[in-house]
Amino acid sequence: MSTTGRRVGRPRAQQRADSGLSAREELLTAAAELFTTRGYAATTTRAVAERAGMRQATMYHYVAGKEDLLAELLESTVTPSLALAGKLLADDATAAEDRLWELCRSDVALLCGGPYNLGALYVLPEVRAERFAGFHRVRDELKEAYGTLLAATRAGATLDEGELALRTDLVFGLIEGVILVRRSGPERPVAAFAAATADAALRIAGVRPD
Amino acid sequence: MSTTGRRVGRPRAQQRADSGLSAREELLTAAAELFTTRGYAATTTRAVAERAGMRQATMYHYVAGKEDLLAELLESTVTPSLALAGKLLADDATAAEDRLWELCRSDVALLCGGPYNLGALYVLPEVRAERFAGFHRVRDELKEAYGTLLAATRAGATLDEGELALRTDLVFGLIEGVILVRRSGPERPVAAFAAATADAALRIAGVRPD
DNA sequence: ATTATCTATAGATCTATAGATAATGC
DNA sequence: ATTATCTATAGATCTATAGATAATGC
Repeated sequence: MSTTGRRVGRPRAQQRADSGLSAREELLTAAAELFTTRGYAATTTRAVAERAGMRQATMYHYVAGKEDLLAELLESTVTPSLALAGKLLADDATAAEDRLWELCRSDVALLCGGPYNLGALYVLPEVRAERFAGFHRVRDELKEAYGTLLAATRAGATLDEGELALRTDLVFGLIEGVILVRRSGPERPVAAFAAATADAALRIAGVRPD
Repeated sequence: MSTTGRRVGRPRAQQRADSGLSAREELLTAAAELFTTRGYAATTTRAVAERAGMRQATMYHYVAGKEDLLAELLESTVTPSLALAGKLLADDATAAEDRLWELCRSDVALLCGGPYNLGALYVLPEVRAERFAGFHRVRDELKEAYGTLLAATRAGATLDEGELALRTDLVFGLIEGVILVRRSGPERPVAAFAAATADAALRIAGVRPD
């Protein structure tokens, strides 16, 4: 129990209020902030550990290194979207247009709603390494869900394969691009922005009659 | 003259065919490749210099350091777009819709047509530093040109300020996002892709009657 | 006894400077 | 004499491990 300050093990050099998070979660939070604001490679293990309230060497008790943290952060941003995509794909009572719209909206809301711009981590060149194959797998699955929903729309059913792939790329590009570019205007309410982006996505897809 | 192999100064340790580029240009090319494939912070001065055909220390004869190279690369991607934007803004013989389309198209073509994905450098967290204010200035100017052209369209003239800013963000987000996401599909012909993206941009902007 | 943390540090970098060297130019 | 390069290296990191220490648990 972490209710009292009494915990097993040597006390930390720098005491501070119990955040309620586990040490690993504190490390992930610190890494999210530092990776997105200072850059991944520019962030040292010391910086992460110290921001999480422990000494540099202690970090290795919880994670194998910086890459570990990045991999977990990346996957954690896609997993909720993917779960929603699964639900939407199964829901055949709702029009495909509406399901695609909802997927776009919630993707933007999720990534723009968080305290850090984790979407910016997607485009790190480092992320291409084999080490992050797990992330790429789930992200490709998510993109496939976009494609499947697009194909299931009334207009989508009339498109050939190449045209479908192109529109999927454009829609996906808009969603991720908007997440990246959003830094420029964080003053707009997230909910309205997410809905507007979903509208735009359907217009791009050429899938809405209006 | 660099026509013969005879050049002033101590010969390089590793001789190789004259690329026709100046030493500084060779460094920029090397940096472009390494920054976009391995990441900025992960690229060492040694890696850049060696790929440009010289020893690490020699690099300092031409540039002050890595930041110098990044700053120049960044600005060099925006400058041609900005020049075109200037021309388009002045051209009042052409409909604003067509000028906006052309700006979108050529932006995508320029960035996707190059050998490296320089657009990916835009979102480096490092780029937020004061050091790169020059880049941010020209990029903001470019975005403003998008806004001005959008406002000059028939549909744009009816929008209030907030709605105009939103649509500008969406269009700009699409263009930059597509450039970033494009890595996934570099097999598509650039020209067609650029035109399709420009079409999508006008649909997003809600500016085309179709 | 177990655990979470600490301090200390070896080994491996990486950057940027100092000073030497090997060409051409005059 | 001028120039472009080289080699060598000081100083400043940064990562990851070894081993000590200070809590609680039994």
